[in-house]
Amino acid sequence: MPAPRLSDKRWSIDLEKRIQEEHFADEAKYSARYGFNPNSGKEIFVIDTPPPYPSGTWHIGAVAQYSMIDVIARSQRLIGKEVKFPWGVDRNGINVEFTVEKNTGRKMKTYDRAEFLELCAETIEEFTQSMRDTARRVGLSMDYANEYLTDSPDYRKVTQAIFTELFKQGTIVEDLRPNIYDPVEGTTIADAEVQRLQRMTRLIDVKWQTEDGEELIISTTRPELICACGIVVVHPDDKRYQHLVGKKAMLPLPVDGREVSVEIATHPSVKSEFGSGILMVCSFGDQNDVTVFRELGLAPFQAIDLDGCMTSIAGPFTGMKVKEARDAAIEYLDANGKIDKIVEKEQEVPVSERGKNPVEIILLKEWYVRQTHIQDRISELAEDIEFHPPRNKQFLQDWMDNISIDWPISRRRWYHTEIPVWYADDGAKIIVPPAGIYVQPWCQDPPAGSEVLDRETREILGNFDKLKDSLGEIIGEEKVFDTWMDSSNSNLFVSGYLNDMDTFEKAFPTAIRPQGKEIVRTWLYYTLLKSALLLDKPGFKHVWIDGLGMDPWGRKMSKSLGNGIDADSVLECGAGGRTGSWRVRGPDKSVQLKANKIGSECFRLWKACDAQVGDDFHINPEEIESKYFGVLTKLFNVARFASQFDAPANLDTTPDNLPVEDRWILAEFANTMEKAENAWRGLDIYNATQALKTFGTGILPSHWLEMAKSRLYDGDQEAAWTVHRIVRDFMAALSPVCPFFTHHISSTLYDSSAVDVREFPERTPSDDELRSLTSAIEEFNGNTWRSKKEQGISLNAPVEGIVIPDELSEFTSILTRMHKLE
RNA sequence: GGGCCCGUGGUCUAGCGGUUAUGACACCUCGCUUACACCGAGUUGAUCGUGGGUUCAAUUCCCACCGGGCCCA
Repeated sequence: MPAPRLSDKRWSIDLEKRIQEEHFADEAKYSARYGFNPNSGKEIFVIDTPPPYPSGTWHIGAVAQYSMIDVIARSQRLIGKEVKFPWGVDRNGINVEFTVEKNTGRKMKTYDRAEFLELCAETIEEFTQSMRDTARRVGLSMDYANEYLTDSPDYRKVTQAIFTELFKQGTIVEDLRPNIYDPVEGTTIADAEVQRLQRMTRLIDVKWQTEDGEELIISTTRPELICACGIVVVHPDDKRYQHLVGKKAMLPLPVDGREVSVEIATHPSVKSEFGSGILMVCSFGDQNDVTVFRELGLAPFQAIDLDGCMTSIAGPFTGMKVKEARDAAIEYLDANGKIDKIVEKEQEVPVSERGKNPVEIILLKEWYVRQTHIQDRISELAEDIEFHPPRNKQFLQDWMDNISIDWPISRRRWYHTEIPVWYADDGAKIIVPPAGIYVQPWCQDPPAGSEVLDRETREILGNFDKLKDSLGEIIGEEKVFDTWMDSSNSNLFVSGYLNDMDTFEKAFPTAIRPQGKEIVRTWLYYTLLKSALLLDKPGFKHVWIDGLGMDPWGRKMSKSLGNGIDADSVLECGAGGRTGSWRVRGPDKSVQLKANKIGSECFRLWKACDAQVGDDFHINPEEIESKYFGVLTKLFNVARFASQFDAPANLDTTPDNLPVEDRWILAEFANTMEKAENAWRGLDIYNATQALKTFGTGILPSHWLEMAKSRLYDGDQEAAWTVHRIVRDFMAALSPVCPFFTHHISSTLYDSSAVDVREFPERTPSDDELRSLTSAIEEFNGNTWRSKKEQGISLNAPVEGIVIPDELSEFTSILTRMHKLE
């Protein structure tokens, strides 16, 4: 037997790692292979890769999602597109600030700002490195040489330029409004960042009195806010209290610098069955209070300051933290006989997603992106976007239907992009930098070329360089942007906005936004908002929303459930003879999962085959191995078998004397390749991979290879041509899913790599009549094998009495030879 | 409370109005056959969550319910 050119006996994780190392080692070669050339003349396909946020470990579900984004990138290259697959890292944000605070045991605001930023930059860089490694390990064919970081001047200057443009346009405004505020972290947060937690709270029934002495019971969980009470309301249909409407209620706590009584009015938002059915409305206990104040045109009180302490209107409670003030207020009310009863009750408390601190709603001057006016237009623009799967568009629509307030974008934190403005001494003028320069107003003066604008009307008053001396002392803005303000530019940035407008013209709307469904209301929504405001265009041609990686029982993986599986352990499973084992807490008991070998190729194949886009997927290493490693083994061995026969030089020209069985399998192969190509064009990973897997592990080895074997051993050139043509093209078609596997096989056998194919392989000759015989062939082979089995003879033993059906008469000689029919 | 998704052989999964309801893994039986024993071949195994409805026809469409999950309030 001639030696196979594939020398390894089987596919292994060590082999996989060897190929990977070699693949990434030569940077020039890597860039030539996967880099982006906007001037190639090919159709540009820009992928707005989600820039991961570096935090110790990368969730295996996310790694699986990224591997599918890579499949999209590779399959688009395969069908001839010029793909830009950028590698970006999202590094702005409160998370790294928390990490530094935790590591050093010091709160951010006790640091010098520059010193703190330095610590954040160091910390985030450490985390970033491990993500770069994992990205390569799972085979992501990204443009690492042109890595972008959202905390770099290059990226931040784009965010700042977009801000300035929207400000001039009037869609970004500065205003004093009630804001959701985290007093512990000292920053405003957006609606999308609020979470609700169940907590035990005291519900206090406080005795109030009208000015003429009638007693009212009002239930509240926030008695410290009585000083900010603007009105007392009852439901308009509540018969019990109609006589009170129009009267005044005396505040049951002492206050300072404000009226001691408030009006009693009606409002439809009151729930009559809750407590006594009378509600005090304070600025601001919750979102409903905000609504009532706005609707009734009441002037809000500032009861809580930026440190989370009571302001002077709280009288005796001034300066106390909210929680202390609450205790003191209860004590005071109790001492004065103004408490009817106190009930401990479970209640949902709004907290900040990042810090888990109870949030307050307070009046603050902040920056906002106006968004309520443009919802209809975004919906209209979104009609031109193709969603994969279509149903996941609903997540976006649901969120948009619920938007009622503008997006507050300013934050009182540090490791974020700075808001690029300065204020003139008189407070009436504002200075903005020219586009293309990253500025830090908290420590820098406005750069040359800045403009001076009227703070209210945004009218351009002139060039800063000329007006400089008339502006008095210039104060830099200290606030920064919400991180989504940065990340929602990612598609603009990667498509070349501001940096390469020629490419941008060709590349926008960005070809595809792949992402998880959990950030539709933030990342996707804010990006579409930006595209609509800035360019009045849809941000994308395709939006690809994948499901989430779940534990083997279909539950979300989380630290608290103890059901997490680490990505690296799966990718390294089988390397150097080590096996993988995972202790995972199930719904009933802990389960020990074990696997011997997985690696990136098997992992990717599993994700591609096992879950349709958009479906949540269960991650069970045992299952990944048992269902998919065998597929790789099978395909590897088909190729290894082929590799012992020399490949004819002219694989692109079909010989004209092919026997019927070769024409038959080539027709079947053509059909498989057509399915695969159509699926790749339609971004349908599942069906492309399924078609290839079915052919490559089924009909090809089981039926055709068995027929062709003896011819191959006889040195038959047509059989060699057929098997090599199929193996070569098959590897190209599968290369998006298993790049290293197919690269190894194709470069060993054909001296050219499957991952370099930039045009989907030409179809082999098709023949519907021959294809119609496929089931007959399968049935005949099956029957023959069964018959041998029933006779107790081995499959390669001669057999008598088998009759080939008429429809397969063309195959008589090959079937006779294959089964040794006598 | 609202939205979305999912309940198909032991396990996972395909199906998207008419199929002998895919396929994989596991089980069982047989076979060391010049690619593959980490293999091959052949069996066994499903009232398609429950109850209604639409239809000549329902796993597939509609409604209700039950169960699981995710997101949001």
